[in-house]
Amino acid sequence: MSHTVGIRQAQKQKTRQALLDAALQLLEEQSLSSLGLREVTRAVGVAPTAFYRHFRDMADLGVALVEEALGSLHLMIGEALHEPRDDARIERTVALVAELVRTSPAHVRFIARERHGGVAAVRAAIGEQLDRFGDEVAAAFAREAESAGWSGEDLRMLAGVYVDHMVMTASSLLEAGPGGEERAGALARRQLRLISLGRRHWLD
Amino acid sequence: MSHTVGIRQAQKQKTRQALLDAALQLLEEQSLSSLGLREVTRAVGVAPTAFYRHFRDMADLGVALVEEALGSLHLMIGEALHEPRDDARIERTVALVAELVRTSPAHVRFIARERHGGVAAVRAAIGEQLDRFGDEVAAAFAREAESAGWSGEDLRMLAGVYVDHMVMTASSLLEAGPGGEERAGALARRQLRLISLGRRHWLD
DNA sequence: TTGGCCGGAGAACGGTTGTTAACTGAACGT
DNA sequence: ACGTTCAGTTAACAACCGTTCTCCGGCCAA
Repeated sequence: MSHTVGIRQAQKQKTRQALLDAALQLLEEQSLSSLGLREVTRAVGVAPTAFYRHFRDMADLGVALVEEALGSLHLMIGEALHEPRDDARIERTVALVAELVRTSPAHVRFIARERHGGVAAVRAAIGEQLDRFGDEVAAAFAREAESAGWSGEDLRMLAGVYVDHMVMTASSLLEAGPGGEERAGALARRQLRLISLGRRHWLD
Repeated sequence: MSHTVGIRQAQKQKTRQALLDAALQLLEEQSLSSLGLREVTRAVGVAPTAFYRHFRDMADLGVALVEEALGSLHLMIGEALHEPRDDARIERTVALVAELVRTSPAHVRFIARERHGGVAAVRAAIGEQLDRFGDEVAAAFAREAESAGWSGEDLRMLAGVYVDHMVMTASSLLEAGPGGEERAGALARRQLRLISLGRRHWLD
């Protein structure tokens, strides 16, 4: 493969990652459309012009951040939904989101903030990823016995509700901050129970 | 009252409103934290320093926009929920949101964008308004016969789901653009039906 | 070992930003 | 009628922005 691991490439990836990390940190207190190129390079400790060696502009860096935040999540989500019992699945789903918020809060904040943010390319990238999540969740649901008789459209709707709820839960867990997590988690579990009840009686 | 309607005050309110309008329009393609003071005054046609006669800074203007967008909505929302039959209430709720998006899309976009945006004061103002909506919806639900046996916490949870869903619906109606509104509206109605089903079987 | 490649540095550019101060003139209270 | 208030103007400030061009020096393939 073109997986060259020369000293050259390694150093380049290193500063590229440093740029992404610095941007992510700076984005905790502002939004992407106000983040300056010089601001990021200054935080890393490189010349402003070095930025262009890695990204065309800030929108480009934003899209890369979307991939970094959401790209590696597709495996975990299907796994959590594999749980057969309703309450256990709810528990695992909320736990998954909670751990995500705990381990990488800045990524979560970035997604929540830029999902409807001012940079079109980033909005589109996030929407695309969330759509993929929706499709995968719908596929997971389709494999369950409880989904017998459901139309594809209804299944996709339900999956969308789940995905939207996960994003919302992540955001509220973030806002809750330390101490309020348990309360926010309990609320999210109750909401998921409500949705599960609706699902169970959908075909009545 | 201190409701002075002199020529002086009238002109001041006029340019203040012009600033708000210009800002709202500029915010369709960027977010508040990147909107410049000079940018707004230039669009209105006044000197940059005139801005300070009306707002302390951009965050201040943002909070005023929140009030303008959400302040006059409290009446309408209770009215829509007054509908007794489930499907009729769903219909009215979605219709209310759809009309709101049709008549003032820029306000809706602003709220969706800045709800998790980069300006703390504006985030707080939006959160406060949405909390008020939640309380009012919960109070409306509490008056219904179907809510017998519900705990206050559960009712507030349900109300929160409704409010969050309305915001989400507004946002997706906006993204759908002309032509896709009917599809987005149908999806929103289905989602509300799911929630209503969950509500009906909550105490089973 | 040589010669090209290329990530990064440096300097400079035109333009924009928020904020300050002093000033103007029309609406205002008396 | 007269002095005051005050929304808006003008001018200037230092700081910052994105982008271009030129140059340096270490990696790398031959």
